[in-house]
Amino acid sequence: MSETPDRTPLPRAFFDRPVLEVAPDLLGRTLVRRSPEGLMELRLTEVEAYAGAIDPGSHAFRGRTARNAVMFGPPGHAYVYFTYGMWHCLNLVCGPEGEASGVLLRAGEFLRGADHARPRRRSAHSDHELAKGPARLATALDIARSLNGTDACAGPEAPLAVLTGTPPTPEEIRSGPRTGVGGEGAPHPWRFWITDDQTVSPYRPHTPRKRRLDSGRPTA
DNA sequence: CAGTCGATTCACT
DNA sequence: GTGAATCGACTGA
Repeated sequence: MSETPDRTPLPRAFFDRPVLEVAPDLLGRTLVRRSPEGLMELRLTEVEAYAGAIDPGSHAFRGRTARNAVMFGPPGHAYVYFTYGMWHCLNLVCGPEGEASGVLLRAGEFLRGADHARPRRRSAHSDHELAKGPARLATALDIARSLNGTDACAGPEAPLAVLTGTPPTPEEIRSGPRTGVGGEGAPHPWRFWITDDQTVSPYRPHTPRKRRLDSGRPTA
């Protein structure tokens, strides 16, 4: 019954595959975050695939920009973006260089270093909520834009790395529509999670931004 | 160059 | 369940 996680780092070749293959294969892997304050390790429980230029839900859909440039680079690197004026989200670039695919890391279970995360996640009601959601995950692991472009295949001592861990059986993997993704990209069941895991975030459909109230015409 | 809104989260009713 | 927070990338003129 001993479940010793495999601490072998995933090689770049792991990420140099079709994103729909890589995404579910990341479940159960160990994300290592080495920050100045210490070491944190997370068992990945929920991810989403973004399929580059062919995917209307992807930041790369309309081509390369300053923000998404890392996605067009080699696999195995971190794509960190800033959103809603407050949050960061972490992706790992997949597929061959130039394809601009990536996997959004949406949730995980702390295996180590939760003490470092709790002060940054004061609103969490329990440790299961420390990294329950992509922006929460990034906040908990102290991940910001300074890590954009970081090579996650540079070795287990690097700021970011992914270890082999203990993947779930295929029967334990579920898939469904991506959270918060609307338009043409909405129907794709490209969100993957480990069934019955307490750290998986709730599904939420895309919510179009509420327009600021403006009658458009002053009363005559 | 101004308008729009986002791969979200939190507090509050 | 609803709405606010908050800023910068992207869009279209």
